[in-house]
Amino acid sequence: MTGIKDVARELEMSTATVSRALRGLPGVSDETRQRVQRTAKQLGYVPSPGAAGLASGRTRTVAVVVPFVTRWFFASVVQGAEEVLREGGYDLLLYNLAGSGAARHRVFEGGRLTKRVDAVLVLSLQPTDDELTRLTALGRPVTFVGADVPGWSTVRIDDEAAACTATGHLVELGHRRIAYVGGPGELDVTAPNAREAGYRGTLRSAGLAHDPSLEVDGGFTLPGGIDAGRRLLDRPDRPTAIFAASDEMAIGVLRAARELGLRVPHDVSVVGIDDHELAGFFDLTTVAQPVVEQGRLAARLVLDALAPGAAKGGWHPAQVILPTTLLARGSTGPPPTA
Amino acid sequence: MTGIKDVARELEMSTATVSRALRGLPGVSDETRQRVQRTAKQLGYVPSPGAAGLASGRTRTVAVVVPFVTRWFFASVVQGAEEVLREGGYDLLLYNLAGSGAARHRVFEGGRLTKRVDAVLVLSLQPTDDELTRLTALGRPVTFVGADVPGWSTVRIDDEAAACTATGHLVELGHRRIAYVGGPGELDVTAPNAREAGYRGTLRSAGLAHDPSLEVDGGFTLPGGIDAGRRLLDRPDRPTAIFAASDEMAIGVLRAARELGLRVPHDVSVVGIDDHELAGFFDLTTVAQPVVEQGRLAARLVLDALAPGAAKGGWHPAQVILPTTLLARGSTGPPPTA
DNA sequence: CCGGTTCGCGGGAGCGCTCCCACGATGACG
DNA sequence: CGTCATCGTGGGAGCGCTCCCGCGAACCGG
Repeated sequence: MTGIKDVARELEMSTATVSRALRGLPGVSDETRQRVQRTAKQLGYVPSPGAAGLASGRTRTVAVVVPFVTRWFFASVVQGAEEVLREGGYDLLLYNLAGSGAARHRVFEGGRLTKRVDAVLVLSLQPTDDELTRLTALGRPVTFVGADVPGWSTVRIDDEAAACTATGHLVELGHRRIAYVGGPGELDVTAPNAREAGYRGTLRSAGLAHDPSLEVDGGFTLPGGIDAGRRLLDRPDRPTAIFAASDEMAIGVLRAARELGLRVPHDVSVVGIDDHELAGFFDLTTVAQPVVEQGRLAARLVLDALAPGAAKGGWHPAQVILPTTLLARGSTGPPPTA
Repeated sequence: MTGIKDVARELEMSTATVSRALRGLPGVSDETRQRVQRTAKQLGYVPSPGAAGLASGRTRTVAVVVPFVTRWFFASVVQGAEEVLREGGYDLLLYNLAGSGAARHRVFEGGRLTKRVDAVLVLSLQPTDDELTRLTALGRPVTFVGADVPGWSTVRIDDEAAACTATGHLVELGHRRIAYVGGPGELDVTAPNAREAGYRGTLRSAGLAHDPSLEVDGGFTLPGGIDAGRRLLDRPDRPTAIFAASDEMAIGVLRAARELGLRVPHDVSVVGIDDHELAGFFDLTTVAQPVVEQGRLAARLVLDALAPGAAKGGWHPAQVILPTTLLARGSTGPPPTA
């Protein structure tokens, strides 16, 4: 296995120069640099990230902690992050929390990340105090996606505002009995609370009564949405509109409506959040959020923080809030004129 | 940052013993081992994988190369692999090929993986000769998922057989004009060819005419499936049944059928492959394959190959072919009795 | 009682880089 | 013409581990 030393010997120069030349550092004449690059390629030299990491303290690797890789939303964020990280010469270490319940604990605990990565991306998790302590102890840039963590770098949408947009859309259409499908979901993810708050706030400011029985748990999954939809729609005083806190649940609600022979939007309107890849397919009205872009941005944020000079150059955590847009499709309309 | 040396000094023993004790190697008395473990934890010692890798040549990291993380199938395989790898103490380095077209080339080229990972998992890609050469040059265990690569470890289903099952199901129901929605898809993925072969073979052995105009490209995506469905169903001599080589495309076909006012399965039957998480939702008949399990198995395979003693202990590549099952749901039935 | 194992442990040489410091050569400047 | 930056380069000490080898003590059988 040819190393930097072999290249140096071949060229009769020091390993220091070879290292500098190969990494594009200043202090090397153009001619030398080119000779080094040529010989390195010729000898089939491949740098050893492990050794470089040992010596420099930088691993050129970023950890991405994700609740459920299999969910479209998270997978898309990961895709965006991977894109930017690889572009920037960083590797992406994936930590999936689904499956074993202890996984979440294990990732943050015991400093498993400590000497392994230069930065961490945490997706949609509301970190516990303990986790924040450990992340602080890491002493490395951390960016949260889809969570509001004061004092830390975050990339997200305004979940409450998005919920307001969705609910407001229904209010404007004339609905007065609007149900909410949300729920905590499995891991402690951030969005639910904010979206619920947006829903309630909008009802209040519209002067509509808040009926707790119209708030049901959909577990943020499609089957959960079906269940929730059935419960809400299979009752005499059923709502005329349903706001589901995620498109997956909204699609479930659509399904439930169809099962019960209700026409959408004639009998019941449904709106979601996300603009899931299938939302258009189901003609679902939704509040779209940029997904891949959040991953890209978050990656860019940690890359900036990692850039030479960021530490001294007065780098500080950034809060990026991306805009959302109402996509009014066919699943919403005025309430039935009973 | 406390290292192994600090632990050794604290206990007044050699770093060698500490290392052995911490890694569970033999040659350490139980008492010593316990003392070491206690002190290590107490000092907050965290091992440095980089240093360990440098010294041992093993990085305890596995690369997973995936065409599109955002696709349910691949995300699920990744999930399965992650589970097993983490369990085995390995990290998972994710390489997503979607997005930039050069990504695929870049991963295998230039030995980027060479000193970075102990093993590689390649999902659903049909490797080129060049890629195989490079993977061989790696000198590390490689396992392919969803591809048939003679001489290498593979975990997959029998795609041709699965296609036969699907097509055969339609034949048995009495269909005689059966269309196929497939196509190469974006990256050079394995499954398409085998599934097409299964479709054709079944037609042939059933003595049915092979009509090339009934084979259309669905690009292995949902929109592609809609398109394909429209083209097939919006013609006078439309088929009475459609076999789509993936559930995503099959769902698209269902959509196209509904658009055209055709009832499923009364007017047209549709069958897919995968048992996608939404297949049940759409009441789609499909040939189910274990997805997460393929990821788990592949991970287990490389872990076995990596296990101490595997190299000398006569380890050799394994071909695992997992069974598929026909899930006859509501999207298939006898042909219309025109 | 003695030679040979076995067991537990220590010493220390790397692994392949990075980075600090030093050094000579060159050019600018008063 | 001497002084002092500046530039390109070399030397070499680590980074934090692993692993080979060696050593003494305990043990065991004849």
